[in-house]
Amino acid sequence: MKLMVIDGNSIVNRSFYGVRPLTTRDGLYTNAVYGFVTTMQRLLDEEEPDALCVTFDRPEPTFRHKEYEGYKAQRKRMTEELAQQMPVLKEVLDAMDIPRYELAGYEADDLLGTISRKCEAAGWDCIVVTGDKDSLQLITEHTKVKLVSTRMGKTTTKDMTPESFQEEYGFEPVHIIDLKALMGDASDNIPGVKGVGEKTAMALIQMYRTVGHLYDHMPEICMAPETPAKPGVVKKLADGENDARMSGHLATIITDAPLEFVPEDNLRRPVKPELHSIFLRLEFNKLIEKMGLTAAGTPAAEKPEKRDVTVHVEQVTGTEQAEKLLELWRNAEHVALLALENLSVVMVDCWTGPDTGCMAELFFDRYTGDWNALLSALFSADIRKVSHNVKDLTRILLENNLPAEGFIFDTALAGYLLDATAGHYEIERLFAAYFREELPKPVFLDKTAFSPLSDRVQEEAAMHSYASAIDARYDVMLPKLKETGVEELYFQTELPLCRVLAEMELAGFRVDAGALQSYGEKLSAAISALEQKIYSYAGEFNINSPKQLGEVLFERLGMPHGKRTKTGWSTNAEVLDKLRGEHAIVGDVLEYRQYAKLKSTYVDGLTKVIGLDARIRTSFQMTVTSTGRLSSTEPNLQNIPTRTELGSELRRMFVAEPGKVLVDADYSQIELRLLAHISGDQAMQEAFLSGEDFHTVTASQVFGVPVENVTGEMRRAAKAVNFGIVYGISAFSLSQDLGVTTTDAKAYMDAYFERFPGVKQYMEDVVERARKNGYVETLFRRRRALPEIKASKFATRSFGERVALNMPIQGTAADIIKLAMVKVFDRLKKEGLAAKLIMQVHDELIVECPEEETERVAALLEEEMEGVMELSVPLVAEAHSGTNWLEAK
DNA sequence: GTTATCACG
DNA sequence: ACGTACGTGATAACA
Repeated sequence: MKLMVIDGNSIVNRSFYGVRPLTTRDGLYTNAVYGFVTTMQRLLDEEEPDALCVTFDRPEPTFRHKEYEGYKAQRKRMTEELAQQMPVLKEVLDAMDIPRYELAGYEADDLLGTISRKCEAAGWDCIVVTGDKDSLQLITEHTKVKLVSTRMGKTTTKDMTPESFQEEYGFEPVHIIDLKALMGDASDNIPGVKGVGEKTAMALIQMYRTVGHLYDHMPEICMAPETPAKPGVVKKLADGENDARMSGHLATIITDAPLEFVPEDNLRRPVKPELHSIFLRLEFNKLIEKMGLTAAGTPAAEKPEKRDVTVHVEQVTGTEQAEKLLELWRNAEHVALLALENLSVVMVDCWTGPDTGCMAELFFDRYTGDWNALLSALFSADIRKVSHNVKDLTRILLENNLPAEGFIFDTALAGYLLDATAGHYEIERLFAAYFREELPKPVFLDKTAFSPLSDRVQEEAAMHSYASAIDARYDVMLPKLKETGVEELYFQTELPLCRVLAEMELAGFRVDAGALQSYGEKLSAAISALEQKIYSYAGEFNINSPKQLGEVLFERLGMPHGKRTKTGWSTNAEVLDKLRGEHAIVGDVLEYRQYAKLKSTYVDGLTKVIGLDARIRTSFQMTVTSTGRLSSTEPNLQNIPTRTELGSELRRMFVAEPGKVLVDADYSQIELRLLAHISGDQAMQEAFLSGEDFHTVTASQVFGVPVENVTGEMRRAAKAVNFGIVYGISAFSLSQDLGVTTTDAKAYMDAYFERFPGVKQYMEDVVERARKNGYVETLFRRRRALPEIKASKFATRSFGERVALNMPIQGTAADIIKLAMVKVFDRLKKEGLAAKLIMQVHDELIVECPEEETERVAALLEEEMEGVMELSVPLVAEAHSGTNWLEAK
């Protein structure tokens, strides 16, 4: 067994002076901590010790001060920039679960000495990491010293063993003490013998070994023919005998400090989840990535067992070879697969025995047979494939008229289900996160052999091959999905959804480009007119610049400013709306803003991405949101305007193909229905069962009036509270939303909770549970880690509480519609309909179908959407049809 | 690359 | 007293 002990003070000092100054945005110095951590990581990679600990000086004067006044007394005090990093470093080490040792009256190197001896006594090897040459005296057969030096951000290390020491110094390590006794050490305030420097001291020690021996034999020494002690030196030695003996004492590292130390206590352990938030605070983003840290905590280190694996690598060039491989793959339990460069490179790896694997590299331009036939066979259902980002691969396959069957696992998707807040799920990162080590760069790929390919491709291919050959991610993630309870969600919903989404993306949404263009022209005209009008009030400026607009409104025109932003006065719609009465310019700016938004984001943005077939194809992101929802990008088709009449005109441009119609089905109040179900609140469930408008019923309950006497104002208030509850309400925000005082808002909430006590109870319970578990989950057990809920900062903790309230509801709704999509997709196929699912907007699905299928599709949509699960209130979906999106909604 | 704004559920 | 809904993505300005 091997233990590494780090001289904390020495390494942190070297890091501080060796790494360029780094600070966080709010001015906290971090370079020493950063340097320390990166150095430590490097050493760990290099040495792979079984155990690790760090020692620190205690600032108290040591007993040795008394013996030698001034010893280290004038050692430079730590500068403030370094001193402020010490507590941070200790916090980091604690979060990494690395023991640290300090002992009043002892310095770091005394602890190094003690620890190294205790290791030896326990039969362990010890590696001492320091930048301080004093520690070289600790070298033995079982203790080596790693000397670290950092220059210009580059860290170099030198291993010192008895052999290498002997070679460099010409005497045994223990005599470092004697060397220092003679030559002294300015940085440690060891005086040594005046007038004796490094050269002389080295020569003397090489010859006489110890100070004691030197002085015992002074007369002979002086006479010896080869002596380095020239007459002058003899005098100096004689004068300095006391100094020398004292210095020797000072230079001797204590090896029996009263430290309780058992090597086993320092065995390496997984880092704690806190490390992620600490690194975030320190802005160590690269390290977070490298170490695979996530908010949910780094999964327990599961180093794949190191075993000898024989991997057979082959490039597939001919049909005979391909046939053999296909047979191999069909018989394998599964293969791991990565496709690159638009299917021109495919890596397929599988096990052929317990310790043997086969990695096949398929290159389009190296295959002499029918490439498409090969891919068709590979992507058939009879070869079970584990891959990464199955949805994207499926889309590419379908685009090329190839089958896309037999995907049994998607590592990116699994990563997302295991931690939806991680943000990224690249192969490298997952590898780091699940094995806490970097993906090794494989050596078997000859770069020149793949010259037509980019470096990135080679790298990815190589990495994938390596990762999949050890078959690591699948093996580790599958049991974790089971542990987390999301196995069913994963296999019944998420994985099948890949195919559904791929086909939706591929289908696209037809757009009436002509109508869009003339709509854009109208907007342009309106924009120019408003621009002129605005300039006539205030002169020319860039209306799109919040900064310039703020200057115009609040300085030049002297209007009262509302809220501030980080950079100036806010000019958002909420603020401007209140200023409408102040000046005619305000209304014009608001109108300008609205038009400009529609023009730039929608008309121009969408026009750019209309395909040759008049269709727009979005990408659905499956691994982005923290709640389980999908998102839509390039373009985002989930935020096409609807709330204003002018904006909703855009939906008229989203059309069905000639002869076809759009059937649009959406869930009615799905989130509030889920709230009623999950909270179990009787009154709220009855409100839904009554069949009346839900907001009106709640208003009637809260205000204590019959349904028919509910005013518009009352309904509006009740609606705001209803939504507020789902979002994790606060009286302040509700008051903002409703434009009433916080007192009134509070009164609404109290009345609400009195009428719906189950909701109140739920809100308390879910937060409590989140605190206890550190996560929240949906009805389908989709999980979101919630470290924020334990934060000491009020704002962070409050956020955590709101998320705890919202995620189970928003997330369950997401689970439900995803499952509905899979069912709708299967039904449409099974019933042989030409209808195609083309869009999802969180609680809404859009199908495009031939006119004659309209009724069947509408019924099918409602049936499947409502039938996803049974709630204690009806789950209602309503379908409408039309030739464009506006009409169908 | 970050910030402010605004579009959606 | 704290600072204020939850979840997204695109654009333009500005550093």
